[in-house]
Amino acid sequence: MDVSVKGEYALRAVFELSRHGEPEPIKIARIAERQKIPQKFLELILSQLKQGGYLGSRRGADGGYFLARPADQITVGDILRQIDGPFQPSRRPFAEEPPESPFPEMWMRVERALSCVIDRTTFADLVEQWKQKRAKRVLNWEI
Amino acid sequence: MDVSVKGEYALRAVFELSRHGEPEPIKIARIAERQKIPQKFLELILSQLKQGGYLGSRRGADGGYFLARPADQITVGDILRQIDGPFQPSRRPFAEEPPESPFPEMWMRVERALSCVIDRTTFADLVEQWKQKRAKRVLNWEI
DNA sequence: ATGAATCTCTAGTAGAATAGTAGAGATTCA
DNA sequence: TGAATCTCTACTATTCTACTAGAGATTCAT
Repeated sequence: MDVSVKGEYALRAVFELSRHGEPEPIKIARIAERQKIPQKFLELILSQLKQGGYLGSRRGADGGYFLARPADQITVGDILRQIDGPFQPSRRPFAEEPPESPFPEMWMRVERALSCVIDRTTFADLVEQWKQKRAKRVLNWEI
Repeated sequence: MDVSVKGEYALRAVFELSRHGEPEPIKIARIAERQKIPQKFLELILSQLKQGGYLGSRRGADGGYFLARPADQITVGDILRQIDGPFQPSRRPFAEEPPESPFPEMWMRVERALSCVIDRTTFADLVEQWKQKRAKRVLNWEI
């Protein structure tokens, strides 16, 4: 019942790209620095997110990564599933699940509950929350 | 985002004890056989659940394990947390989480959603569901 | 008191997964 | 052309997972 470090890195990277907003790409090195992610590891992660169709990239000077679609059309669930795979009660198939076992149904309820959060939270939402929090902090700061 | 095989074994074992109901203990060997769990592995699991105060045991002939409290006072969440530890977004502490990061709040929402299922589902509920399913199957079978 | 049945405790272990690192290659653009 | 960047393949140390082994401690019938 946890999320991998790789998954968290991926979320932070996409958040960084979403926060930026502009269509110009951001360099891996910059994302790595701002989110404290080992650069070579981040390269693998971003490449995987590009495979999934969530990011685009350009090489060369002034190259970098950018969102492949608007931040309000990418969810936390999209990214987590692309990196860590789908939620599964257990990887090994249980040989003979008796047909009246109550567990499959319970796992479905768990999956739905999880989905209600991760598949409804977009990166636009996260950026919005981040902006509001920051505004509130600055306000308190100035009083 | 998954549950360990060990966690599933633990749930099945407690379900087996709950289904039995009676206060007489059930032998590890019997649980292992009925739920297809490697016996030596199950020994470790049951011992861990006893440490957590969920099960009791007796040695010797006619020994075995039994629920330490009624099945309606043990939840799926109790067992999963005892075996797999608490839900955590990631085990490694992120060095410097900026105070306006939107992630901690999101993880709390995930945790609450999860809790709504696993901390509200008792083993009495699971046994109830199992009984209903079985009744329905027998009904269809007899028509 | 004995002994068979059972739980209990410590230790080990093969294989997979995690969290990276290394380095050469392919593009892009000034 | 060449410098900056992404891209691709391969490797690796460490930890975790899912077990197994075996001796020891209790319990209870006899």
